[in-house]
Amino acid sequence: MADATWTLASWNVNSIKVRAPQVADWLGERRPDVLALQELKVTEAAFPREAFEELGYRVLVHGQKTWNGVAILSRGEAEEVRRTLPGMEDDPQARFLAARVDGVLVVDVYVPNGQAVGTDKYDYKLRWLDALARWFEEELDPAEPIALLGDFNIAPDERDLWDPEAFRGEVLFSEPERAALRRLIDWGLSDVFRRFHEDGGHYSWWDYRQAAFRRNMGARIDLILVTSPLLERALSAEIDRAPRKLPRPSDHAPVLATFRRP
DNA sequence: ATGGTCGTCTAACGA
Repeated sequence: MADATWTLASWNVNSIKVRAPQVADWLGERRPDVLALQELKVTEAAFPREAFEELGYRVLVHGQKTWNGVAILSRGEAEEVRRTLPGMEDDPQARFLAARVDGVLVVDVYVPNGQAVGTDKYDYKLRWLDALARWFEEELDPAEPIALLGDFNIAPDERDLWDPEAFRGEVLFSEPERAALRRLIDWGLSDVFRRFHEDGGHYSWWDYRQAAFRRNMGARIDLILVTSPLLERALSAEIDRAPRKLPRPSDHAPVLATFRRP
């Protein structure tokens, strides 16, 4: 059936082995055209692809054992574009997957968490973000329909954190990370959620500890960034908190954006 | 109170 709308979604599932039934249920309910997954924590061979293929989704996986891992599920045909960032081909961490779906370049990212400012992991996060921005600047065109989505592990501004003063200068909200995100925005990407919602208090991640979800102590770090050909077609954006309320949830909620069909 | 909770594997470590 030729739907008039086209929906992109992103979800950090924190283990696809644990979360596959929840993801399959959610796909059956919401039927996004594309779902970008992060934190699979499985190899490509161990990815439970049948659960999603039965629902009519094609499956592209860039996985690894134990950590990281990203996948793109799509109702339409997906042509893999690349699975490593230029300049980071030797990086063993599976955090990147780009594919063309329905004429849109879909770039799924699991940006390094960074642990804490000043650590080796933080330096790796900044290097990884620099390589990502450089790829966009040197090889891509903001006049093309491109969606960069996933877990950025960066809160764009004060509205995106439950306690911005506690996080100022810390990982998720330090100035170099925010500058790296602004560099992508300045290249020609827009945060679709902010096209439709201007107020704070909308989060996509809540720590498992301290009853953080119940108290809405969270951060909006899962983003859908799009170039202007897609932004002009945007109809709505949403964070779906329902799966976060289920037993054994991921610590992240899925985020969605709907467009007139490209 | 410098913790708490998950998921990886079954001891710490990453988030």
